[in-house]
Amino acid sequence: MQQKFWLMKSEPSTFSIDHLAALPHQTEHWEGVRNYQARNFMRDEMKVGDEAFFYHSNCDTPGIVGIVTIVKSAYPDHFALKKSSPYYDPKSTTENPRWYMVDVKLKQKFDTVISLRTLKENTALAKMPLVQKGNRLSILPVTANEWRTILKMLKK
DNA sequence: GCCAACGTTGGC
DNA sequence: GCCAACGTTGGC
Repeated sequence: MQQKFWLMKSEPSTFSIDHLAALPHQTEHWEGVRNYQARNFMRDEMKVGDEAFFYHSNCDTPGIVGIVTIVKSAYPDHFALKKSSPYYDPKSTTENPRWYMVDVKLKQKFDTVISLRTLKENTALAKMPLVQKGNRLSILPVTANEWRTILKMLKK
């Protein structure tokens, strides 16, 4: 099975890489994806062993802060069934779950953020939807080339 | 806090 | 099935 690469966004005020790092097994379910395209990526294409950049959005310095490994492939997001959850969706049912989540485990937390600004300056990454205007998808595929390019930016 | 871009909803 | 209205995302 070919390993794939991803980018997963989270608002650090809700769930940051430090939250993940503080957990006993540094493993957590990635709940709350409520966008069909993002869900489809998770449900249909994400496999155990895939790796993803952890991205902080909607914060002072938006950017990539580390790497997680997918340790469990998609299963129903039960937060959608829980009325008290901010992720509750009355249209999702146990028999017919509308939303899915995966489990991620922290692989590496970067010493510094690779900021969105820096990513935008790298012409090799110009095709990434992330750096393009108006992109709002919270789960994005990353090509192997883009993955390598971004990792190289760490060493500078 | 502002607002552009986008996705979803619902009336018709 | 169209599309206006609305809600959300997320950079700045």
